[in-house]
Amino acid sequence: MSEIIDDLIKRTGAASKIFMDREVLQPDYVPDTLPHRENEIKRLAEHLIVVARGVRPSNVLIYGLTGTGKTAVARYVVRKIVEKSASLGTKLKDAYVNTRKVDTTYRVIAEIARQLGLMVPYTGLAVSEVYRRYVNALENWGGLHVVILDEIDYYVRREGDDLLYKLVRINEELSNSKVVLIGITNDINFVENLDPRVRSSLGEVEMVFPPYNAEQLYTILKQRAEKAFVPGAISDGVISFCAAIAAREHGDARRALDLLRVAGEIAEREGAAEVTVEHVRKASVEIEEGRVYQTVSFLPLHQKLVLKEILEIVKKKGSATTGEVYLAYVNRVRDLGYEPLTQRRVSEIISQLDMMGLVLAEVVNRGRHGVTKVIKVKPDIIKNIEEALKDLG
DNA sequence: AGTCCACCGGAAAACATGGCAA
DNA sequence: TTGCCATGTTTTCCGGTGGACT
Repeated sequence: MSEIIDDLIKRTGAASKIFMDREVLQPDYVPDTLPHRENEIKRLAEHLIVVARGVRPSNVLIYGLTGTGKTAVARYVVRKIVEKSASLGTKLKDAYVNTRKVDTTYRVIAEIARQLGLMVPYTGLAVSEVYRRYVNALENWGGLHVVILDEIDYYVRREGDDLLYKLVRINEELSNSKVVLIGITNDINFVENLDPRVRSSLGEVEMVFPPYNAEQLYTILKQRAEKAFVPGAISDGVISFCAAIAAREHGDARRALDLLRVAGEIAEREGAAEVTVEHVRKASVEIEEGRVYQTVSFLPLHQKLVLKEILEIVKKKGSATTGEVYLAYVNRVRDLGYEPLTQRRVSEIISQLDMMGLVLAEVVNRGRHGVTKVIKVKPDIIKNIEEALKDLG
């Protein structure tokens, strides 16, 4: 059964005039070398290598915007050191948690414990119970646990810093084992809201990852493109065009790679022999449209209804306010025979739609006429949203 | 100078759902 | 089964806002 599929993949892959190995451009692909991050790798490795002498390294906090290689570097270095640990004669394990995907206290601690090899139920236990089990498991095992917490700014904003506080001080409870934390954050200001004790402990060692510039992005893309594309299927000019677009958007390497991959896919679909600048332009649009369509179609019913009313009003008047939207929404929902949500909730939904980038909501004070959100929609995505909203009738 | 609008947005709590342990 | 727990959504309550208007 699976042979059939494997074979199919191989044959369509082989038939491609564009791609040699598309995997190389996938977001989760970790390359063997990370260009322009040699210094960071070296520094982190030097810092962590003291585990060879059985010493616990201090915690590390890594800053940098998205797509600057923070996660890749951290995982790379930790993986290498864990691989080496056997020959170093140390007990070493690692855990990686993206606290944006795993976004509650319970799930974070459960995930850390799970990666140590502990079975933890998905729910049903108290957080403190899971924590206790984790501590016990650590003590029984008696090694050093390197825990990478990715995107912790996101987590702390949602859940506060209680868990971090516990983790930072966990070593005081441990006699037999140790824990090292590596925190990764996109937001440089986030430490300021942290409990001072957490801040000083977590930030004992700090590393900053600057964004890539166009030139560096170019080498990164070039390196991947050589593996990913059939020779001659993409020119240096096209690669540097991708790099330039991504550099304009805060030097995000992930975006640059996406762009390159989608451009390749478009070229392939069109049966072209080569990826062109035009394909890259199309890719840029397609990525954006896909994002909008996806987010809208997965929205729950009431979110969709609110969005629909916003669209109606904006099309008529150019902008809308919370009050107008709510009124229209209530009428619509009543017609459909449902119970409307409260205005408080709808206000929140509008804020969420804003955060998702579907609408632009700005809080405006109109003096005598009170405070409200003035809601607009970017004209170029209106059609897109309507398309995704079709099923509402 | 003071009023007052029309909402904002934080906090707490209710409610629903799903799961563990004993 | 019973009781406790996590999680996500929504409601209830309510203090707060800041500039147009009187």
